[in-house]
Amino acid sequence: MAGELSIISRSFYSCMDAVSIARELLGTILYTEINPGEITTGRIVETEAYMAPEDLACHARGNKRTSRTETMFARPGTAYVYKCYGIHDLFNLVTAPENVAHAILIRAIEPLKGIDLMATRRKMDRKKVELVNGPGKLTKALGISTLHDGIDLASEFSPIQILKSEKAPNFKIIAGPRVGMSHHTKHCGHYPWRFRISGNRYTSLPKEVRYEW
DNA sequence: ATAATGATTCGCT
DNA sequence: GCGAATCATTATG
Repeated sequence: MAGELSIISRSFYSCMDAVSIARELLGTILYTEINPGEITTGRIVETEAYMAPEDLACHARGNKRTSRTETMFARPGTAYVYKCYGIHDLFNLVTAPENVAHAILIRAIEPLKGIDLMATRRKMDRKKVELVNGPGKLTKALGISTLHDGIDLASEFSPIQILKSEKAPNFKIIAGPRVGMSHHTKHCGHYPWRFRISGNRYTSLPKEVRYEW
């Protein structure tokens, strides 16, 4: 059980386009209980949207269906976890109705519960922002791996869940270009589809600010 | 069957 | 700042 905070329902993940959901997810809580009692939670502070078929930066660009991208076509609220550079497991939430391959990459969190466990998993001091300020870092800290690819995030029985949370009074979002775009993504690499909570120390510094809300 | 590549991270200079 | 680490996935032969 996730405790006092309520889980975000499946309908949320298809009620808007992925870019809007990427913004709405900022401030919500990423919860994991990988093994019984091993609870870790963090506030989502940085996200990126990917939207097939037009988005060339998306794995499912052109609605390409492969054994890996198949998960992106699953029902909304599904976890898409894949291996990057052979080393890091990156965590995404599938959005949009089934057979529409949209997803949100979680890029950074602010640690809340189970920080000692995160530090143990990361072999790092619990106070460092480097504990969780990157997509491959936070999955390791929270115990998320490719074993969780395809699981349902909208179930109370899942080891990974997304929970509602009140936004801070001074809550503000900053948008900018996505990171890690290779040359073949062309103009898509410049879309301002990366979002972070303004002023939060657990996000990386802005390279280029495009819009603010 | 083989080869290229990446939504990254870390350690060293 | 730069380059290595490291392997699943993908395309191609």
